[in-house]
Amino acid sequence: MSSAALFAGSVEDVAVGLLGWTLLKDGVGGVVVETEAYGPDDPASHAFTGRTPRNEAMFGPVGALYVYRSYGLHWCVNVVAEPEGVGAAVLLRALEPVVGIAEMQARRGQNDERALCSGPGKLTQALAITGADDGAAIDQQPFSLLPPTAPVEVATTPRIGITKAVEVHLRYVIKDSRWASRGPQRARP
DNA sequence: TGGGCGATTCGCT
DNA sequence: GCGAATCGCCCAC
Repeated sequence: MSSAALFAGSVEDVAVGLLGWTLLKDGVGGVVVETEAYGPDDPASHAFTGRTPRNEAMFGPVGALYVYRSYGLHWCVNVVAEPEGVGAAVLLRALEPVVGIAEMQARRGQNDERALCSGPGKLTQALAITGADDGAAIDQQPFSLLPPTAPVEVATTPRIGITKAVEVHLRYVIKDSRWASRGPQRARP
């Protein structure tokens, strides 16, 4: 699959389709194993209440990154997944560390490979993604996106950490991946 | 113009 | 398992 084909579908298609791709920044990164979809009419989406300076990048072209600060101290990265102006994106929640593991360990201050990229705030720290990357294209320097080498099996679950629209299954994980941020079947109470 | 809150993580109990 | 850290944005006064 080409990256053009990857981004051709709906935001949910893109969230599923991104699983198995390898994301690198400056040659450091790994395989996407966990995503969440945030659609245009989704009360849990940052774009739901309209266009603001913070979420401006969410309305950019397909494949652009939307980076925002979470809880005042972590960065979270999304990929815009609907045409310009729509306002829909896929949150990257976890990677399997593959390339530049020593670099990621140094940035994370943490040697346990399971703890390097198993969460949205962790993977941005491991790849050194910050607000400075807001609006950047996922397939242009310093970023690169490489297609999967093998088909992946996908499991769906409710999204994590949100308070609205908690019931819909818009979180996607590679089945039985040991690199996801939580157990694949875990549901919110 | 100010207070509340969030797509989280980590350390301590 | 729980609570603190920490700050930009947004909506209600």
